[in-house]
Amino acid sequence: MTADSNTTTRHAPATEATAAGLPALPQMDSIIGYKLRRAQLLVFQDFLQSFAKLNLRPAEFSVLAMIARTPGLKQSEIAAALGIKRANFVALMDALEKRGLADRRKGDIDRRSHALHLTPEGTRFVRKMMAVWNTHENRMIDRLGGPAERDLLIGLLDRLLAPDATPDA
Amino acid sequence: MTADSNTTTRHAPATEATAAGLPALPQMDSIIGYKLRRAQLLVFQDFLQSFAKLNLRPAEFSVLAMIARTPGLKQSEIAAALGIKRANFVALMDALEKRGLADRRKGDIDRRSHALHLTPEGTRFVRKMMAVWNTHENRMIDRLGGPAERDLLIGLLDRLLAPDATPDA
DNA sequence: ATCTTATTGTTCTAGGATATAACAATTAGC
DNA sequence: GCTAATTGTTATATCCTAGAACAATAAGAT
Repeated sequence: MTADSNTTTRHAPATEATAAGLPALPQMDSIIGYKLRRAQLLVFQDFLQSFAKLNLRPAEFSVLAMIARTPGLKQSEIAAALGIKRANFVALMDALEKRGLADRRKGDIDRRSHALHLTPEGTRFVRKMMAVWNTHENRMIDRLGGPAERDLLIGLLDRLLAPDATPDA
Repeated sequence: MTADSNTTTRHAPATEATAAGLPALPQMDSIIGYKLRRAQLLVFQDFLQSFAKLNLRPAEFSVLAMIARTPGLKQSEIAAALGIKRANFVALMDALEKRGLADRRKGDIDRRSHALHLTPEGTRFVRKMMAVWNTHENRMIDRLGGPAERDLLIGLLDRLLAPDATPDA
């Protein structure tokens, strides 16, 4: 079950040079970046389906979750924490504000910054959002095998991200 | 701030309600999809830098690698194997053909399909490509801690992808 | 204080990746 | 032979990401 049962066809002799003298071609299935991309797309796909009713995308989810957890942060702080360029954050925040879920409040000390907060409706929304997210996340954890495997995966991904982690945002 | 098992699963009150009565907000850092996305972006970033000289993007790499490993496959087969819609595959293949790295040959049995092959120059290119890729992949493996951790990670990602894996393509 | 530099939010723009619909050529089923 | 399905293709729309530039504001140096 967990061996070499790959989808990727199986013509070629595998080990031998396929084209003229090509050494050891890697199987796409064993490439870190490729697997990461496929897995991420799958998880996001599940996320999008789960949140179709609430009409919420991953980026919006992450922003709401951050504001709920730490209200009052500046736009640039949240953007940086999430790895989103502040230029791209604007439209995102505009949408959340237009939906009445969050709002920007002019900073009193630094009047060019905007402190982000949930509206009362936003708070109610986040409650529903978290319920949906829980079933989504649990589905992913189930696929992995359980919480232990989840922790293991997170740990491995953290290693990848550790060194220079945030490429600035 | 190292290990620490997170509480993202079902139960777990974790912290106090942040906003008005919000239960257990998850830390973005413990969310599978979020971590996957960040890690994938980091790996792709490294990939793009590594391949800046060769002017090659991940998707093109994967196509060349597949053609090199299994020449003669149809366009739609390679596209499906890589999770690329055949509509989006056209421009990709156009570019590779324009660069003289691969070509389409009309199938003799089924004349609407195109069998994909590397050109001689494509074969030479793939050789250089694999050299670059090796140092890139080794850098990622080093970050993870070693080949054992790489295998572990791949295994965990395979679990995620296992069930319905290919969302069709 | 003033002059210069940096930060914050913003707009505009451009590239890439992904998704769907439709179409011509070809093949397969009946 | 007629109808339905497949293959490659074009066209299109959306989202995500990235970079440059700008006004308002703040911070630092003189």
